[in-house]
Amino acid sequence: MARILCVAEKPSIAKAVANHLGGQVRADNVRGVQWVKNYKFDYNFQQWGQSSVTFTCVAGHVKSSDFTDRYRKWQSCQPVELFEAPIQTFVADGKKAIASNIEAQARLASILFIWTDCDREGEHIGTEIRDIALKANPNMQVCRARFSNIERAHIIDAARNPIPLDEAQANAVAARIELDLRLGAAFTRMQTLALQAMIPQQGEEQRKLISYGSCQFPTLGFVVDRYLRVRNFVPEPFWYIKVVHEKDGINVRFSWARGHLFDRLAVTIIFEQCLIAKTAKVTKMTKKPTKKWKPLPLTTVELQKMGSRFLRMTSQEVMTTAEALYTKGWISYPRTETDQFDKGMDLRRLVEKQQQDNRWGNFAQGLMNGGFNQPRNGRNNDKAHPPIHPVNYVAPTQLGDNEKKVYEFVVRRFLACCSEDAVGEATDVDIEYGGEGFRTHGLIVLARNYLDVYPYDRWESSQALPQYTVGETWEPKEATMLDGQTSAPSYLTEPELISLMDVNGIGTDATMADHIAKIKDREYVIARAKGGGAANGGHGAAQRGGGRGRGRGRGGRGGRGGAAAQNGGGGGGGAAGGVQEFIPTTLGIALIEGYDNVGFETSLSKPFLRKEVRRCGRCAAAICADYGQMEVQMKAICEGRSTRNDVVQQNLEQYRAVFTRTNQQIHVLKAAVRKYVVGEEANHG
DNA sequence: GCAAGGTC
Repeated sequence: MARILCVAEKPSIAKAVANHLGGQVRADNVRGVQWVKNYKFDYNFQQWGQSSVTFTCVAGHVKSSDFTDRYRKWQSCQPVELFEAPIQTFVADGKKAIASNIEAQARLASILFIWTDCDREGEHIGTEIRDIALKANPNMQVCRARFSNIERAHIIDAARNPIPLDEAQANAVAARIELDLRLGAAFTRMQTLALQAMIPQQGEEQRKLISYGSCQFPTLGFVVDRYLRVRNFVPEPFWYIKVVHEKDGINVRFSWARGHLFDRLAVTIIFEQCLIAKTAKVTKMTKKPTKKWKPLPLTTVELQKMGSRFLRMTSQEVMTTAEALYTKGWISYPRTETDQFDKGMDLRRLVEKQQQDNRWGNFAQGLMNGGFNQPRNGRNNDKAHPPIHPVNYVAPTQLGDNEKKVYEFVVRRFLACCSEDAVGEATDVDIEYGGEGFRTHGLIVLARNYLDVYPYDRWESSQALPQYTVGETWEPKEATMLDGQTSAPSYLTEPELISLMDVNGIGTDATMADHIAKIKDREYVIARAKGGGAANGGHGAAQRGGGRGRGRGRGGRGGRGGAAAQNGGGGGGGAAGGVQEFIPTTLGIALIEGYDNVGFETSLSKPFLRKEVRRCGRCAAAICADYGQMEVQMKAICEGRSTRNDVVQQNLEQYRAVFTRTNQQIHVLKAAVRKYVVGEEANHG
C-alpha cells in the first residue's frame, strides 16, 4: 500500500479535507503543538490505488529569513551593506515542532501531496513544506492539489488530479520576502541611527525605532497627505438661494438645482429675477418605488471597516476578536475576499440556528417562514473561502465584550444578506422660479425588511410632502439668498484609511490592521475619537510623546465619542459614532516631507511602489504608470515574463539610488525632523 | 532594536 503524506496550510483545511476523503479518520496528537493533528485514514486514490494516508498541516509559513550573524547586529556593518549581505533561511521560532512533525511523517511516506491554499503565498509555503520533507526523505514524489473551496465533490476531484508546485509563484513570493527584508532593514537602521538622537525620548523608555517598511510608510503617507490637505485648506465663500412653500400646513423646502455658486454678484442677479417672477411653477412631480439594497456578503476588509466605524474597536481588535471566534467555532474563516455565497451552500440551516436568540431570533424565524432570499453577489471571489458568516449559535453570556460585538455584527450582517431590500417610495418635485430650477425630494419607507436586523444602515422617511400637480403655480412663502463657505475635509478615519490601503494594495486583508497599529506604535500618528477635543488646538500636528495621556493610543478620546451605541438591537450594535481619526505626529510628517524633499520621483511613501494602482492615493491618476510596482513585478514572475533574480536586482538598484542619495543629503531629512520635532513651528495652533 | 507574509 502506498503511503501518502498530505499537508495543508492550516488546521481547518486539514480537518475538512481529511473528513471528506477518509470518512472515519483517526486524529493523532502532535508533540509540541496542540492545534495540529495528524489525521490517519485509508483512501483509494485513482493514481496510486489503495493508500495509507496521513493528513497534517502547518500554520502559515514555516520558515523565516534573516541576515547571517555577521550582519545581524546593528553596529556590525554599514546599513548600505544590507543591500547585498547574505541571507539565511531557517525554520522559524515557534515552528520547530511543526517542522519536526513533517520530517517524521515524511520518513514514513513515499509521496508528498501538498494542500496549501491556491494563492501565491500558499505556493511558497508549499515549497517550504517540500524542502523540509525532502531533506528528511529525498526519495519522495511531490505534488500538490488544486482546489478553490472545500466542497466535497470538488475536494475529491482535486485528490484525483494532482499538479506540480508552481515554482514561478513561489519565486515571486521569494522576491517579495527578500526585498521587504533588505529594504526594511537598511532604511530602518539608516533612519534610526541618523535621526534617533534628535527625537526627544521619554524617560526610561527604550529608544524608539524609526522604522521603514514597504507597507507602513505608504500607510503613514495617507495620513500625512490628508492632514496637509486639512491644514492647507482655505475656505471659500459661496452663495445660494433657498425657496420655501407652504401647502396643506406643510413647509416644503426647495433647494437650488445649481447647488451654490462662488460668485456673489451672479447669485444676486439670479435672485432678483426670482423675486421679479413672483410665482413658481411645478414642472415635474414623480412618485416612484425605490429600494435600499441589502448589504453584500461580508469580506475581511468590510468587517474591519464596519467594525472600526460602529463597534468602538480598532481594526486590529476586530481581527483578533474575529480570529478567536473562528477558532472557537462560532464564525467561519475571517480572512476572505469573497463576497459571493456559493450556490450550493445551505444558508437556511445557518439562519435556523439563529432563531433561538432573543435579539434577532424573531427576525431569523421570519426568514425561515418564507422571508428567506438568496444573498446578492458581489464581484470578488478568492476561490478559497466563503464570505464571513456565523457557523453556530452562541449565547452572549459565553462571550467576552469584544467577541459579543463582533459576533453580533457578523450574525446581523448575515441575516440582512438573507433578507430583502428595504422598499420605499420616492417623490421628486421640480419647480421653475424666475428661470431657475429648484427641487425637493421626499421618501416614505414602506417596508424596512433587512433594516430591522441591521441597525448599521440608516434609511428614514422624510417629512411627508403635500400633493403637487404639474403646471400648478404659486407664490413661495419665502425666497432667500444665503451664504456659506466650503469646509475643510476631516482627518483620515480608520475606515477611510483601510479603504485607501485596500484600493492601493497596501498590505493584505490580514495585515492592514497590523500596519495601522504599527504606525501608531512607532508614534508616527496618533488616533483619537473623531470630533474629540483638539489635542493641540487648531490644526497643529500632534506632539509626539510629551505628556502622558495625549499623543498615545486613545488618550485623546472625548467629545461625541463618549455616547453609548444609540441605535438599539442591543449588544454592541447600533450606528453611533466613536470612529477613530488619525493625525500624524511631528515625526510622521517630518519623515514623509523629508523624503519628498530629497527629491525623488520615487517617494518612499508612494503606494504605487507596492502595487499597480487603480487610482493612486496621492496623484489621483487612474493608472499611475510607475516603474516600481511590486504587484506588477510579482505577476510578471508568475507569468514567466521576468525572474526572481531580475526583479530583486532591479529593485535593489533603484532603491539603492534612493538610499545613497538620502544618505548624502541626510541633512535634508534632519532639517525636516528639526523643523517639526525640535522646533515649534507645527505646534503654534 | 530592522520588514511583511502566513496562521494558532
